[in-house]
Amino acid sequence: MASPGSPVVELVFGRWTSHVLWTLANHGRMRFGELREHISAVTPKVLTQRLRQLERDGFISRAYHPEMPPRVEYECTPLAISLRPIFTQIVEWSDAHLDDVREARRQFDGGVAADQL
Amino acid sequence: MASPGSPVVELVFGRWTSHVLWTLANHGRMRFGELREHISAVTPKVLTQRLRQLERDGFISRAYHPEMPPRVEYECTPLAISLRPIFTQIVEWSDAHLDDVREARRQFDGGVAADQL
DNA sequence: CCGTATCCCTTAGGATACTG
DNA sequence: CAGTATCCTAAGGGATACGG
Repeated sequence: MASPGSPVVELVFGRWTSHVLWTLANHGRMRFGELREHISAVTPKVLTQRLRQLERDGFISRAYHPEMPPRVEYECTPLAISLRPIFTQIVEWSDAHLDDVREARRQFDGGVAADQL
Repeated sequence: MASPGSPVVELVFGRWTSHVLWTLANHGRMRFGELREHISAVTPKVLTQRLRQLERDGFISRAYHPEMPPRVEYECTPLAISLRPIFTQIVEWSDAHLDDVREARRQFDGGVAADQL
């Protein structure tokens, strides 16, 4: 039986990765600038890195339109779409159990200090 | 709707984390040394860090037996068990689509170079 | 046996500025 | 507009050795 320490975690749950995928999945085709706005606080360098990686791994497609000014659009491939059940389940788990984590921390920390998730 | 850029990713899919959780879920109660063996290549320092974090977040419990030599046992809490559907789905996705990723890379890289996942 | 204590070092990622 | 090019830092790990 494979382990969830499997490559998938690295492929999909690296920094920014799931965020990009989720955004693209919900908005459909998006331009570079749009992604930047939606994924607040990501710098263009890092966003580009993640986009290239996701493209290489087959999760997104990149369409370059040689106009002036240039226009580039990114879109989820079917492979990325196939991740949806996983994302959905993660969101459901969050809604159901995130408070439990907060409470566990409060207990562990001695009931006092902060609990920034 | 929450995003999978949500805290869950950090909680569960950090380095080693899912691996530890998965191992504990499958073997039940385990000692520190057993975990070290099963999670090959993790150093005691880092393993301890992850175990503490998981304990703080309520995913595992730690039982210290003051014997000689000392014995410590870790175990999944119900909260960790509740992650199972997610892990299961990840494993299923791996089996179904990991080859697609490999193929996508081959394409992207020009059909030649390696494809270490 | 189950960790801590140090030290070191890579490397991902941020800030900033610039170009086709 | 959509990225590159550079520089920089800080933080997470790894190796190693020791302690209760």
